[in-house]
Amino acid sequence: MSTHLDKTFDPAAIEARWYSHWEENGLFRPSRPGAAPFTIVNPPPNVTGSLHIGHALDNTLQDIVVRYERLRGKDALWVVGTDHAGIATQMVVERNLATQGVKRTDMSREAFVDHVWEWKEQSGGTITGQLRRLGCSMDWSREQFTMDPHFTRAVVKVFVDLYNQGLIYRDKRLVNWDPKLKTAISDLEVETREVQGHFWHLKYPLSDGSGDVMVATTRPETMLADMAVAVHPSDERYAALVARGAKVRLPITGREIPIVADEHADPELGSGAVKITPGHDFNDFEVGKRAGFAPAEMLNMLDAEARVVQTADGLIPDELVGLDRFEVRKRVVALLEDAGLLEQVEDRVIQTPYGDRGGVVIEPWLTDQWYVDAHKLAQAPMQAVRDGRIEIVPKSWEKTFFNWMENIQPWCVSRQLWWGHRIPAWYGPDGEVYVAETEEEARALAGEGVTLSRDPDVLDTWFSSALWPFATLGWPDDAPLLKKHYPNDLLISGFDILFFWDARMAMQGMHFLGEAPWKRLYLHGLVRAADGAKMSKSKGNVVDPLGLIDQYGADALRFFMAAMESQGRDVKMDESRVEGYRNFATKLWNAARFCQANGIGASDTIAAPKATTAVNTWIVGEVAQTVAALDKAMADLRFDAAANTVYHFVWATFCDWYLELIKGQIDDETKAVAGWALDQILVMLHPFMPFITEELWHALGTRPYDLIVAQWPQAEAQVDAQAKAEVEWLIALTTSIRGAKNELGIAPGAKLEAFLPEPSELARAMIGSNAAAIERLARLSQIQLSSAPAGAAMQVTAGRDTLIVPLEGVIDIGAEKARLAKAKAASEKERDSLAKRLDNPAFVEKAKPEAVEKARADHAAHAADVERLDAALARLG
RNA sequence: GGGCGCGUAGCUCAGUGGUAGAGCACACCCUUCACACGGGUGGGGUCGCAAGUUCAAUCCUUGCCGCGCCCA
Repeated sequence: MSTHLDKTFDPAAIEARWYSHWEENGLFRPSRPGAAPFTIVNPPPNVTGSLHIGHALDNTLQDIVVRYERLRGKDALWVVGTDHAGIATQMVVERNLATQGVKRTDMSREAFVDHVWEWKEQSGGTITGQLRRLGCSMDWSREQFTMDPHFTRAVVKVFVDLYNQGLIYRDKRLVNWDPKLKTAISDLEVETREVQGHFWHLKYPLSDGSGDVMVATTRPETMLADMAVAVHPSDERYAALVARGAKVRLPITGREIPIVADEHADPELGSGAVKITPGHDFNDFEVGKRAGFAPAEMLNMLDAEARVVQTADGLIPDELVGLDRFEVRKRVVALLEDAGLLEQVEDRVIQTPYGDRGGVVIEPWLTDQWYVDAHKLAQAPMQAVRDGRIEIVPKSWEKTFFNWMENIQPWCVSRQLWWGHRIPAWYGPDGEVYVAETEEEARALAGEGVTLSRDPDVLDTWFSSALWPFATLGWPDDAPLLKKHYPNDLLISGFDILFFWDARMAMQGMHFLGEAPWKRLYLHGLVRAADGAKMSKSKGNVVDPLGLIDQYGADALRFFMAAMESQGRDVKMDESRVEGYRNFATKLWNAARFCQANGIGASDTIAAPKATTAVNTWIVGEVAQTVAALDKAMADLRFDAAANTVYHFVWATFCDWYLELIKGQIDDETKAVAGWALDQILVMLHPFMPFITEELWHALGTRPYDLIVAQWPQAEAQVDAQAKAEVEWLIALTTSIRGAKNELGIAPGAKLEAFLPEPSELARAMIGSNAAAIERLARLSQIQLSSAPAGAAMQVTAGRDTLIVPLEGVIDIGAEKARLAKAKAASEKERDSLAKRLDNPAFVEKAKPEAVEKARADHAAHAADVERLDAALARLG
């Protein structure tokens, strides 16, 4: 039963229909118990997010691979789900509440978390709906969420196990504190920006009044918590001061602090002396520890919102307490200036840390937090990459991966948030910590009668998403799904989350499952705006993928993403290309219409039908070559090569030549072959353009199954060299005649007669059996195998044959002469260049024999062309 | 400062140690019975610059220039 096809392809009309058909019929994961598994997990997008162009790229690539493997008969599982995205989601909900004049802290923790769940219920389906519009064939029946109960169980188990193994610990040290969000964040969540700032040179008086020490700082306000001045041990300018134990009397606070020798001080920088604030600077923290200050003794002068608090020694003047960090900076500078202690102020570009979520300057702050011993966990993944158990594609990312893993720092995983996985740790009244999967177990650990309070903090979101490749499959239970689909086959992610997510999955996967989470890790780049700039809401240059789908169709957008995805390069947005691929879809659509109108329909065989004519035999071979090239590209994860291979075959081979060649002579054999070839096209193109191909698949006939679960073509069909040569001869002849006509100003439609006095065997074969095609395409009414009559004529070539087309009275002989002279000059140039190379003894001796052979053959061919053209010119007089 | 990547036709990008490719754009022609979201033909590149290796370099090596990203 074939369906009527409209003249123009309308993507919107078919997309929704096919998607729900696939989903409702369980075709994203057909039951294939005996089949080899193929597994991908999607990078879970933020549950309350919406689809951006980066998601479109990432998910298109995954869908292409999954659909490909499904067509190849695998038990393909694409795990899908969303991430609770702690900070991001909490921020959104807080912002929503703020519009109603409500603050999070106005309500209980439970009430707030209820609000977040409500928000999740309400907006959590946005992005999953958008992934459906893109055509992604995920297993929605098993949709996951990182806060699902079974996921939480996995998170808790991992935390407890790592704690018991000594790989998670609590520590008091400086963290990156976000004063806006009032939480610690990990070092990865800090981005360094260059901002215009100042370098203040301060005069610190010596306690004994014998002089001053000059120090310089970009953060003068921290002098309120200075605990030392450091100089380099080998700096002779200060050797005497250090030796006699000289001290400094700090301005403003009057605190007396030591001068210590420490390698950290750079003698070349400023005066060589540097102020040390162990409680508010990462370098100073280390210097402070070396100078003998325990973290607990280190002075703190800021609260969670980065306002001044009194230090433990009570020396900060009351007027400064409570001021914001930037306000107190001004006040401190003013006070120092008034006291004549501000020596100099330089302008300087300062590397300043900002929180990637909150967007405010990060404050190094001394707190108790939970840390993962990332260094230990990083060893197994590094080994796996080294010995190839994990293959990183493209390979160039390996270096970055190793560089980060080798220098990995303890990972701060506690967050002072309300939304997330609560840390499974309980404290007794004395501060003793009990880590356990449940409160009952903690109580058991603590013993009778101990009052416990649970740690209020939650875990970093990435701590849970690190478990995605196995917790989604049922871990820690011994689930059959886990057995079959872990390790996953492939992970596709943007390189921007290599450290955040990929590396951490590798660490947790190897630690808890003993095997790498995936065999291959494919990293793609960013989608950039047309001018190459990074897309961002603030710049207003964001391209909405759904808008592109509305305009050009999901298939066109997907094809664009695939065609532009070459390894190791960002994708620059180019709407004209998306449009081009929409046109491509229409081209295929119309080719199918043509077939339908000519009795060409669904093939009833998977193997190529019997072909006897050159044209049919040829197209079978072309299909086989295309499948082979496509398989190779997919094996290499060369999405661009894969897309271009199909594109070229469909448009340039099938539409431009095959369909043109069969027009007017569509017999039963041709119907069978054409129908088969079109079917192969639909299957090969399906991973890239699922909607239009499924539509056409059904429009062309009654099918035993949907295209999404059809069978991938076998590349075993033979390429018949004779047929290929014959058809290529015909193509060459046609092109040659069209070009000559165009240059001589002869109407393209004019039918001419040609003479071929000395036909090659190929020519004989083609002319004998393809007169209709020759007449139709080359527009030659006849080819006489005899000498041409004398007179004006144009001369064209096909392979080794030279045809003479008499044009007495029709053409300008001068123009034909010019055309031939131009061709001759080109051939001469090539001939001479090759002759020169062949005359070089070094080339003949040292070059590869094939290269020499090819040069000889080419030289002979060009020399023959020159002779032929000479003869033609002579004939014209 | 360290690392990575990029610089090929007007634009967006492939590519190869042995005569440079695609899409779009451009020019000319074509309302040929699938398709003007089409068909045909064509113009256009010292493959960033310089040196080296090689019989041969756009491709390998080094340096330089320009652009981008990551890390410190």
